[in-house]
Amino acid sequence: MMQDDYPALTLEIMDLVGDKWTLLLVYTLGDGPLRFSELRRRAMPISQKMLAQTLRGLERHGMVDRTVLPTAPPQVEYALTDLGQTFLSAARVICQWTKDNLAELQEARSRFDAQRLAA
Amino acid sequence: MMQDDYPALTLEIMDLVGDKWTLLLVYTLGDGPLRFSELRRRAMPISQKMLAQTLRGLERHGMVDRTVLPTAPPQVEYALTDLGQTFLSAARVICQWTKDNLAELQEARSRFDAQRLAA
DNA sequence: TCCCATGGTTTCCAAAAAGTAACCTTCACC
DNA sequence: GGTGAAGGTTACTTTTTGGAAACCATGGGA
Repeated sequence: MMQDDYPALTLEIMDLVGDKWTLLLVYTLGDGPLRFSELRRRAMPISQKMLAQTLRGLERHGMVDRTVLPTAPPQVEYALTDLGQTFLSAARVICQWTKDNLAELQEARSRFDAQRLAA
Repeated sequence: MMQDDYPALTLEIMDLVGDKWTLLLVYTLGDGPLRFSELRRRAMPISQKMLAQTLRGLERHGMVDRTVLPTAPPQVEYALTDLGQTFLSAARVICQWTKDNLAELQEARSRFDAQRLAA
């Protein structure tokens, strides 16, 4: 594995998940396919606009499938693709790291902020 | 491992690395400690302002150590802390995933964009 | 006929992020 | 006393992002 490739890949990662909602939606869809409105309820307080926009991005990258159900009124179901599933597995590693180190992160922040305030 | 905790953790992750330069700097510092100007050269085209700002953020979260060397003029060395190192290890998993799936991501994008253009 | 739900899009606005360029401080050296 | 390097900070501007609210298309049911 060539370490040299990583810096360039970070740009791709930021394009993929470097916004406010993408990661949250991927995790939410990790529980199974959801319709637009149910997804919105679970990912609150996301706005309708940002939900639509973020889902387009995920669809565009092949991480999410969009299926229109033949109901009336038509319902739309969103589901992780296989690619989306493997991404979720990888993302869980970062999430687990964050969980394991949450206390240390918060302490570091407090220490740093306190020292800034003193100066 | 409770899946339910993940959505909340995504917020913390975005606070940590949800900007344009943090991830790139962490990877660049993965090669070893670097001084401000050398770090800037390697992470180009980052501006002086964003480099300083992003390093403050990393220092604040305890991911990076800042050491002023007793030289004239004083030089400043930045290095990943132990916490930063473990974070890098976790982040590499996402990077490897991106590398492994780069072609598929790009194809998905092309397909999606072509279809939008046709409409 | 009008209303409602679903799943959006559009418009307009405010806030946040990032880029550019100028400026600053300290010390060594000439 | 002027210059230059290192490592920043500040002020100003532009770009990007996100939120609120209004609007829209479809079709079923009262």
